[in-house]
Amino acid sequence: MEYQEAKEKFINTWGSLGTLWGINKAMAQIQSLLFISTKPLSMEEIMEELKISRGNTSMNLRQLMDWDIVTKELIPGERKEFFTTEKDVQELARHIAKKRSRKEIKPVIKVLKEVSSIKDDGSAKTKELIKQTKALHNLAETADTLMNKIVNQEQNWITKSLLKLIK
Amino acid sequence: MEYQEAKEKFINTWGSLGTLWGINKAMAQIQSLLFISTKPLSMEEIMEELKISRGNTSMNLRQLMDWDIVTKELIPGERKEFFTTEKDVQELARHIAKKRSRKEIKPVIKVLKEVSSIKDDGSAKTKELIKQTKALHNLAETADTLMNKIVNQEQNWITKSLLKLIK
DNA sequence: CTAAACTTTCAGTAATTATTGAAAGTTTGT
DNA sequence: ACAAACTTTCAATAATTACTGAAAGTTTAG
Repeated sequence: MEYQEAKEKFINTWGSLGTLWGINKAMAQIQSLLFISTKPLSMEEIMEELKISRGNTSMNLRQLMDWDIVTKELIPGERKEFFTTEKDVQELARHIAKKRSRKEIKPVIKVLKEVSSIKDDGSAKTKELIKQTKALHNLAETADTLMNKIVNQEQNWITKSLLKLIK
Repeated sequence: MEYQEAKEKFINTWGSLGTLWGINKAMAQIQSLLFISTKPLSMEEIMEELKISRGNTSMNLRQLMDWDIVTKELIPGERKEFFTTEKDVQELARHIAKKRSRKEIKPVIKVLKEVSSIKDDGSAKTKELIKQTKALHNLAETADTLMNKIVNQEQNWITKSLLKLIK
C-alpha cells in the first residue's frame, strides 16, 4: 500500500467510525487529516484535501476547537489561520472522554438518580422502576468514573500496571 | 415525581442517549421499556406504550434480539409472542460491549494495523502517518481489551478491586 | 479610512436515517 | 386444508442531520 492510499484509507475509516458513534463524518475526517499532517493546515488546504465546502470546514473546525482537540496556529507572516490537532493520543482520548462525559453521560446520570429516587408507593411496578434505574445509575457512574480515571494522564501508572495485570 | 412521569422520563432520556451514541431511538426506548417492566410485553403493548408502528417495533425488536439483549418469551396458552430484556445490567453491558467491539472496533483496529504497516519510504509524511496510526492502533487495542475484560463477568473481581483502588 | 484577505453565518438543499402501513409471509388450532 | 392470529418485509414517506455557497462579518496592511 502506498502513502496516498494508506492516508485515504485512514481518513475514511476514521470518518465512518465517527459516524457510527454519533460524531459527524467531516469532523472526524478533519481531525484525522490534521492528526497525520506534518504541519499545520489552512482552511483552504483542508477543504481541498477533503473536498468539502468552506462553511462545513469552518463549522467543524469550530466544534473541534470547542472540544479542545484542535487549536489555531498563527504562522508569522501569514494572514490565514492554520490548524493543528492534539498529536498525543492519550491527550486526545482525555479531551474526548472529558467532553462526552460532561455533556452526555453526566446529565443522564443525573436523570437516573432522580428517577430512582421517586417515592416507593409499594406497587410492584414502582419497585421495579426504582430497582432497575438504581442499578443503571450505579453502572453508569462506575463506568464514567473508571473511564475518566483511566484516561487521565496523571494517573497513568494505573493504566499501565492494570494492563500488565489483565492482559 | 409520580411513577408515570418517572417512567416517561427514563424512557425518553435513555432514547436520547442512544441517539447521541449512534443507537436508534426506538430501539433504545423499547429496551428501556422492557427493562423496567415487571412482565414480558407483547408487540401490541410496546406499540401502544411508545406510540410506534408495528413495522418499526418488529424491526427494532429483531435488532435487539440480534444483539442478544432481548429474548422472545413464549407464554403458554398465548398465541402472541412476548419479549423480555436482560435485566442484569452487568450482562447487558457485556452484550453491548461485545457486539460493538466485534462489529465496530475490531474492524477499525484492523485498518489501523494495515495502515501503520505500510513501507517506510523515508519521507517525513510517511513517517508521520506510520507513527500516528501506530499510536492510535495501540490505544484502540488497549481500550478495546480493557473494556472487554472489565465488562466480562468472569473477571469481575478485577473490576471490584480496581474500583476500590482508584475511587 | 479603505480595500483586500480572510472567516463566519445561515437559509436553502441534499443526503441520510428512521418510520409507517399495508401486503406478503408464517404459524397454529380445528 | 383452511382461516384466523399473528409477524415480517419493504417501498413510500417523513424526520433528522449534514453540507453548500454566497452574503455578511472581521481583521489587517497600507
